[in-house]
Amino acid sequence: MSYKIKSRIWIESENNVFLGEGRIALLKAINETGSLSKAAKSLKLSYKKAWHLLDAVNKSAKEPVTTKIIGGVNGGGTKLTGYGKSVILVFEDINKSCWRFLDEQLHKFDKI
Amino acid sequence: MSYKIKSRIWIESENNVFLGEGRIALLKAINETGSLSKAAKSLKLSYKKAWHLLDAVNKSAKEPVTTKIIGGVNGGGTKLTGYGKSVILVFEDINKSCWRFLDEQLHKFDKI
DNA sequence: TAGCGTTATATTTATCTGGATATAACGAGT
DNA sequence: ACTCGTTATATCCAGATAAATATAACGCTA
Repeated sequence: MSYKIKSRIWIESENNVFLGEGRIALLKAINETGSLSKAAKSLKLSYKKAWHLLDAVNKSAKEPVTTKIIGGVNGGGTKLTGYGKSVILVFEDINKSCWRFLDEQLHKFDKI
Repeated sequence: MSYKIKSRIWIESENNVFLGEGRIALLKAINETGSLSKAAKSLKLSYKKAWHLLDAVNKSAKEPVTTKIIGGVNGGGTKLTGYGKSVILVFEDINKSCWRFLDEQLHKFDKI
């Protein structure tokens, strides 16, 4: 049985975490459901945790990642900005590239 | 202020974690001090935690990473095997390569 | 044979994270 | 006015994680 290599990447801004895999999953769920509470349910995390995550994302982002409406039709909701949609694509692109890179590096263990 | 990209990599064997940054730090400290207890102190972790980490490393490694002596001169001690010294070098090599790779990838965020 | 500093392990105690719960503001539609 | 489903926030409690403590075997040395 051969070794496997795993990784987690994340983006920081001013020493605060901006994006990680969990935050990206949350943004994607928001994009699919149109609300933070529905996104939290779909990911089986508490609203509290989801809210804190999104709050941290928006506080560390260079531009707003989401827009929100409180009250009104269906109680309101949360949507991604264009910037928010873009950061998902870039993060996932870099993450997949990293996986490929590391899989290539793993052979170095076989030479020991 | 620009974004920064961070990463953690780890090696798994049979779905158990074999090596990660913390375990590599422990192996290096063992190599420098000659004992698990001294290594734990130098890293400011409890002996218990250090012991469990090393136990997990040796249980998932293809070959033993350390040898130990209980009792005797100075009470005994723990040393790295040749394989143990090698995995440190390979892990750190891959880890640094990964950092360089990710730093190159980060520019993709600037284009958004 | 007593002492020492290891490795090894169990048990108890403390800390910390996260979940559950409750509450309020909001604003369009009925 | 009232309802509804949001966002937003505080508080309490439990489970999990980690630290602290205790105990024992080991084998060289004095």
